[in-house]
Amino acid sequence: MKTIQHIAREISASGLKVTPQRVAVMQALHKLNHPRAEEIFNEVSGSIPGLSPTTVYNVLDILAGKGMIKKVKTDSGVMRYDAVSDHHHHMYCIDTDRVEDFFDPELDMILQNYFQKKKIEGFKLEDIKLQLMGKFDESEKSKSI
Amino acid sequence: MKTIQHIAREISASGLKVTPQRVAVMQALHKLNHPRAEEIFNEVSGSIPGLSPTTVYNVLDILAGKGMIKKVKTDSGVMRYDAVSDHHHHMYCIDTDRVEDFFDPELDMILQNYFQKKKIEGFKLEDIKLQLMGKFDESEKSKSI
DNA sequence: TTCCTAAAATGGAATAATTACAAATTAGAA
DNA sequence: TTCTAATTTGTAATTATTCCATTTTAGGAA
Repeated sequence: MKTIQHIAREISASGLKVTPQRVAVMQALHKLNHPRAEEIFNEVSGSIPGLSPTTVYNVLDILAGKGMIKKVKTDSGVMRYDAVSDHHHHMYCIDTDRVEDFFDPELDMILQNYFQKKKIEGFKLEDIKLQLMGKFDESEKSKSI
Repeated sequence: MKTIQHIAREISASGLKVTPQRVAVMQALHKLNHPRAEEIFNEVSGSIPGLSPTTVYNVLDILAGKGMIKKVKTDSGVMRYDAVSDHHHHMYCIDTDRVEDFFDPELDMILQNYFQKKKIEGFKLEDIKLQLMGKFDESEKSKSI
């Protein structure tokens, strides 16, 4: 888990002012699993009384704009957020709204090689995201949020 | 372009009643490029006076549920729809909301082989969707919607 | 340390997409 | 032709999110 100091340094390094709201949102993002804005608001409200939902949306937008966090789209249409900024993909549960990160450098390499050879006409590819759709094992249920 | 008769047969084959609204929505989906519900409503309103937006949402949900069409999620958060039900992926423009289909059976085969060998612990993979993020060539601009 | 100002947070209202639901209509089987 | 479950309609409600004017604050300069 990242320390408050580490988070503060990250925010500062992105040219942003370090505010309690931003630090707390980052902490909540690390603690929760792909939370929606509302969940972050609930989590952060505890430590920051008087927090406005608008602020949460603002902070999330700004952090995402700086590449510090990622927006994750789900089929339900609600935006979810991800503190992990390293390149990765997502596993989506077909039945629930559970989302998990999926890291696979080997696969990334395969895809990179593939698209290096096979250019797409009229399109400059910059990033590939995989959406792995499926079902998590029942025994894994307890891990879901 | 599919005929009305063909569309009617498709709908019927899915165990649904053939209504003018459903046929018209399917036609609009074939005509438009990844439209949002509102665009479909505008298109279909012409041929079906008194059409309700609710009906468009209903029809889209039901057709998607039967696998006749697909829902396409965009980063803006608005749902878009796709008449093409064959397995394919999507190219997203980073700057605009343009979306295009991407077919690549060779790549699908590579991915299928890869995940046959390399199982994901605790997750039963059922489908892989690629989101290709990038930019369409300027000269291609006219094709955008 | 205090001051200053642009940046950030707040709150309440507005918006946009979508859903809920009860009533009216209709496709298509009998 | 009749009947009924399926479908459509319309209005209201909801939900996530954004807008914007005002207030507050972080952090650099004096």
